[in-house]
Amino acid sequence: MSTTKSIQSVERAFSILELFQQTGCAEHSLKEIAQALELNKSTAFGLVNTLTELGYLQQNRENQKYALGLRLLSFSNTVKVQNIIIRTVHPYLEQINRKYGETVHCAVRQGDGVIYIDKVEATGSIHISTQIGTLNDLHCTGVGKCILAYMPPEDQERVLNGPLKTMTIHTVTNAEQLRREIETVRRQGYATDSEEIAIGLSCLAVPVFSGPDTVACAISVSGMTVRIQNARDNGLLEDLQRLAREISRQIFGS
Amino acid sequence: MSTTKSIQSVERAFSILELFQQTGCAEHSLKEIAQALELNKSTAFGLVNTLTELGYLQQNRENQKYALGLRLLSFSNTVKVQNIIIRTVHPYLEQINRKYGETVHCAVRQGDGVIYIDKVEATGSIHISTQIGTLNDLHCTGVGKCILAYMPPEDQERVLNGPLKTMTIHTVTNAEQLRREIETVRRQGYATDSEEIAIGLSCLAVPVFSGPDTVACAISVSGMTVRIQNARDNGLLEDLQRLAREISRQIFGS
DNA sequence: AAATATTATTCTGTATTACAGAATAGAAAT
DNA sequence: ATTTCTATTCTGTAATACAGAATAATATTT
Repeated sequence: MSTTKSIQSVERAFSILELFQQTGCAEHSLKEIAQALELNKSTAFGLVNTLTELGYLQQNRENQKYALGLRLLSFSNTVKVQNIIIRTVHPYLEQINRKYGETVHCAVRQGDGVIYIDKVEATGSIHISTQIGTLNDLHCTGVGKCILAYMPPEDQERVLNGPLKTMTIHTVTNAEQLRREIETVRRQGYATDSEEIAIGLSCLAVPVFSGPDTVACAISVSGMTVRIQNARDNGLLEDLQRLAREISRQIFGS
Repeated sequence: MSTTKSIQSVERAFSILELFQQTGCAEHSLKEIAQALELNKSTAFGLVNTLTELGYLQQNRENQKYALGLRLLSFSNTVKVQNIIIRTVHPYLEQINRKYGETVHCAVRQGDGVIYIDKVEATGSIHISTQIGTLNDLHCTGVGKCILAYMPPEDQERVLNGPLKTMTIHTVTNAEQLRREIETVRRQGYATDSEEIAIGLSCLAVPVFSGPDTVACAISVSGMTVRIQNARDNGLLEDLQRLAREISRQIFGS
């Protein structure tokens, strides 16, 4: 929307921080940072130095490399406290997790993707490595389909006609097929992900409405395909739908 | 240390984000932001706009006000995954929490303060509202005293002679008295906080060493004074000290 | 142990950019 | 309908962030 020019040094500062997420590597030398972002070494130094002084990066005395600073932790704390959706939804996620023992997520729309904003992980040994706060695709996740199904038509079309990344052989990458599936989601009031993001992994998701045809967030339960099927046999869908109505009422009072 | 000049717009951008933590208010108008940081409105707009486009702020369509963006959540996730101390210490915190039912913290030094980097909260109803990632004082917390006790002498003196904020009537605000207490901490191998930060609240903390006389982090258990006393009667101190040695060995191999 | 390579950090002039102030648009209140 | 807010956009300029060169500090090789 806003056509105003972004402030270069701020963009660059954050892209340095984001670099640590992308690479998964905990430490980077100044040189690596400069190369990865195609910055002049001294330019990179200025940014890195500023971030270090602010506590958002820290330098390892041993090898001089930089790592993410612990002060970044403060933000997630504040975000969680201040975000009414996270505050309200969390106990419900725990409730579902207690009953079915699977991983439960809450996600919201961010641009043309979803961000998982909260989770309660399965007690079992199998890990689903979702990253809270990172952007995920709409077309191959249960929560994504819930959100996509109620997006404004023009946004929806842009996503449908945009690139639909193939994650597994079950990923729906055809616009027409996805359009039909989204209609089904609207009709049924829930979305599924049947091994579309990873083989063996399925998920069941419901939208939480803030008003007619407007989705505030989506809640999903994911786990091994057979276990999700079991959970559905034991009333998971009904529980999720009841929950979604309850949350809706609690936050948006309708 | 570094005398290099920080990049102004990066500093300002972060001070905008930090504003939301200080005030505790979830939403701020552009005007409020500009006033709070004494920035020209259009300067503030440029920064706010950049942060919004990056997803670190979000604008409420209704009232045009700004709030922290959910993308900030992604950092704490990465920090936790990448930080070896948090990864290693967390299960031990849970272990202590299970045994004694009190709130357990892990903190590290940051400049002349401490940052709580992880916690497991008491199961009971009483909340100790520690903010993960935020800077706290050294002189009035158990973890702080553990860290202060093993700081390089010049740093220690700077803190001792600096302002020592009064939190309760029990807070040690006299440099000489604090110096003596710190000696005791070194001799005994643990630190206490007896209602020095809040009336009714006590804490027991131990340092985790990364080498001789070098503290990597500190671990504390806090709760209502009588309950902490009970826990000590049941072996809390010994458990903490064993834990600290164990963690030390596991991370720093000695 | 000396020499070389590599990397972080400082210095400096300048082109660029972020800034402040004024102007505009848009909403809310009167 | 008028006024009073506040958020945005526009624009010239002063200030800043930038790039490149120089230096310091470390590691590596000979």
